[in-house]
Amino acid sequence: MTRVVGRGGSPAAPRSADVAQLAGVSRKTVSRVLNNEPYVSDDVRRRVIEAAEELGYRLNNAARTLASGRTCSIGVVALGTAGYGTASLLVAIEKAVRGSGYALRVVNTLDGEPDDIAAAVDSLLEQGVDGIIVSEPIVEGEVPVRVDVPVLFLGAPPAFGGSRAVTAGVGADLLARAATDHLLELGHQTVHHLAGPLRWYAARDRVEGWRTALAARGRHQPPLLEGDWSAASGYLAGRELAADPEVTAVFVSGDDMAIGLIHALTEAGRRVPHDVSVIGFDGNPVFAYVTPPLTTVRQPFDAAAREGLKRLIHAIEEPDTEGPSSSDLPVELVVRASTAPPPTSSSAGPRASSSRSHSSQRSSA
Amino acid sequence: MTRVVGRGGSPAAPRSADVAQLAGVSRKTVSRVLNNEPYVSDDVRRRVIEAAEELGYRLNNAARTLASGRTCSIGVVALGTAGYGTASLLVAIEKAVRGSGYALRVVNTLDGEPDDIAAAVDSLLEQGVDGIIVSEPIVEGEVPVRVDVPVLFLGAPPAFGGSRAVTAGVGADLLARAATDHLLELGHQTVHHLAGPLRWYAARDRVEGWRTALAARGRHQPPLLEGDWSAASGYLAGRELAADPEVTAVFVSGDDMAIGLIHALTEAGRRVPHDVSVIGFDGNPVFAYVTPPLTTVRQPFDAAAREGLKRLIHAIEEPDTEGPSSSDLPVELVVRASTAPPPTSSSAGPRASSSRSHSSQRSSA
DNA sequence: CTGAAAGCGCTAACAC
DNA sequence: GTGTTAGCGCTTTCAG
Repeated sequence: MTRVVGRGGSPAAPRSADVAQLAGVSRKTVSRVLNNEPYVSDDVRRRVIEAAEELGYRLNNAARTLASGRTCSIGVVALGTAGYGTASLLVAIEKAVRGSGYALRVVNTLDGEPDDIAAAVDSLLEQGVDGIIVSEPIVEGEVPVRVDVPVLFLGAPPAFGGSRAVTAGVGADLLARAATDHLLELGHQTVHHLAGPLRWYAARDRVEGWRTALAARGRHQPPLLEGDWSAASGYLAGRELAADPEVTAVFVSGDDMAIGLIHALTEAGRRVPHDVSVIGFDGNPVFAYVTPPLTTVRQPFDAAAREGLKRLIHAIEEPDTEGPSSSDLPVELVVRASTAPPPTSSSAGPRASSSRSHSSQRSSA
Repeated sequence: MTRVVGRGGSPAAPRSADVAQLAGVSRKTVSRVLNNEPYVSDDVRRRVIEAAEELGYRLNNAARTLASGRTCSIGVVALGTAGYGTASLLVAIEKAVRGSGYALRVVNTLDGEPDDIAAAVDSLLEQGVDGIIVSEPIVEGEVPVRVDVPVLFLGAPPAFGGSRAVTAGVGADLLARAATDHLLELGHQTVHHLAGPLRWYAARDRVEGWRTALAARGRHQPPLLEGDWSAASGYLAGRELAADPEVTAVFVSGDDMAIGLIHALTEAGRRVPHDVSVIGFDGNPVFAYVTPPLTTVRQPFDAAAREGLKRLIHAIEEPDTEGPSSSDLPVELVVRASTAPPPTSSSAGPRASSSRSHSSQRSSA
C-alpha cells in the first residue's frame, strides 16, 4: 500500500476513511465508534478500534469541531501571577477538568484590566471554547465583549454577570470569618485586617467576612489596611501596625503578606504571638516551618474548582434546566504558633509557647 | 464590575461570507484582510475591517485550522504542582507565548509517569497543536508516543526519540555552581547538598553543578540527600544533617526545602548562619522576610521561557534551517542572611550579623 | 444496526 | 489586486 509522505518525511496522518477501509466499514460507522454512540455491534466496534490502533489514528479535532459545532474545550482566563493562591486554583481547575471530556485553554491576563480581560475572552472565543472560566475576577467596569457561551466566575459573588453566568468560590467570607473568630475566641478585643488589593473580589470577600465576625460580637472595627499580596507590602503594613500599641491581633489576607508583616513586627520588637497574634490566609504548607509557624486558613481550591466546573458544564450541556445546588465548602483552620491569647495588660501574662506544632489543625463544616 | 455582556437568544454567528457581502467583496478578500496578506488595497482593507466590526464577526478557528493545516497553537505539558518554581515557569511560558500569534493549550500531568506524559501529549495532539512544550520533564523510560510536531523540552536534555526535539533551560547547573561557589568562597571546606527528587532533570542538573563546583576546587564530596521539594522533606533532611557536626554549609535545591531544613537545624540548636550556612534555590521573594532571610539563587524563568519558545517557533516555522544559537542566561545570586563564613574551630569566630538585608543581590553573566 | 450524501467555515490554488 | 473553484476531515441528516 502506497502511503503519501507528508512534509518532513512523516507519512500523512491517517484519516477516518483509512480506518473505515481497513475495518471494512463506512466512515460513519467509524465515527459512531469513536463517539461511543450506541447501535454498533460489538464485533464491528472491536474491528474499528483495532484498525484505528494499527494505523495510529488520531481524531482531527478541528474537523470534528467544524462539523459538530462543539469544541469540547473550556477556556480559562487567569491572572498572570505565580502566587500560591492563584497558582493553586489554576492547578485545581486543571485537575477538575481532567476526565470531564473537555480540554483546557488558558489565557493569562496580566493586570486584570477590563480591556485585558476582554481581549483574553475574545481570543478564547476565537479559538473556540464551549465555556469560559474567569478565575479570581477583579472588580472593574464592564468587560466590553459579547459572549455567547456560559461563563463561570470563580471567586466572585453570586448574582453577577450576564445571562449565562454561573458562579462558585472558595467561600472566602466564611473562611475570613473563621479566621477572625479564632482570634476573638483567643480573647482579643478586636482584630485588625490587612486586605489584598480591593480591586479583587477575593480581597473584598475576606474583608466582608472579617467585618461580619467583628459585628457579630459588637466589636470595634479598626481601619482597614490594603496590601498587594506581596510579602513586601505586608512588611510595610507591619511597620505601621507595630507603632500602634493597641494592636494585638491581625488577620492578614494572604500568607505571604502575613510573613512580611510578622517580620516587621518582630523587627520593631513586638513578639509574635506573645505581643501580637497574626493569622494568614491560603494554607501554603511551607509556612509551617518558619518561625513562628504561621496559623492560617486553608482555601479549598479543589472543592471550589470541582463545584464550579460542575455548574459550568451543566450550563453548557443543559442550558435550560436549573443548575446543581451549591454545597458548603470545608473551612479548615490550621492552627500553628503565630496566634495566642492577648498579653495581659499587666504585661505579666502567660507566655505562649512558640511551639513546634507544625500543623495541628482543626476543621469544621 | 467585571461584567461580560452577553446575548441570550444568540442569532447565528456571522461568517466570512456575511462580512464579504456587507463589504461588497469576495470571501477570499476577506480572508486576505484577516490574515494580513498583502495585495489588498487600503480602501478594501478598511471596508472589510469595518464590516467585520459592525457584524461582530469572529474568525472560526476550527475552520481555519481544517483548511490550512496549521492550528496556531502550542501545547504545554506541565507538572501538576503549585510550587513556586513550576508555577512561575508556567506563567513565564504564558507570557512568552502572548503576542507570538500562538494560543496556549495546557495539560497537567500529575505525577509525570511516562504513560501520563504520553496521554497528555496525545490529548494535545488530538486537540491540534503546532508544537509542544514539556515543562520540567522527569527522567524515566521512553515516552510511548509518536509525535510529528516539534517538541521543546524546557529544562532537560532531549528524551523523546523524536527527531524534532529542541531544548532550553534555566541553566540550572550554572546556577547550582554559583550557589556552591558562594559557600566555598565564604570559606567553607565543603558543601552538603539536599537535592530534589532525582527523577527530575531539574534536580539532576543542580546536583551536577554542585559536583562541578566541588570538583573544581578539589573538595571532598559529601553524600547526597534527596527530598521531594516540600518543606517537610527539607525538615527531615535537616534533622539528619543537624546530627553531623562536620556540616557547616548546605546547598538546598529549592527554597521550600531550605526553609524546612533551617527549621530542623534551628530546632536542634544549630544556628543559621552562625553554625551552618544554608542557600536555597528559586528566588521566591517571600523568603526575604523570614528569619533568617534566605540566601538563594534566582531562576531566570522569563528568559528561559522566551528562549525556548523562540527555538520552538523556529522549529515549527522553518524546520529545515538551523535554530537560533543559545544565549547565556543570567545567574543571579541573591545574598541575604542565611549564609556566612564558617564558625572558627575555636568557636570564638566572628559572629555573622543576622542582618536585615532583604535583598542585597549581585548578579553576573 | 449500517451506509450515502451533504455540508460545517475557511483557505489554497489558480484564474482573471 | 481580486474572484473562482475545490476541498480540509469530520458529523449530520436521512435512507436502507
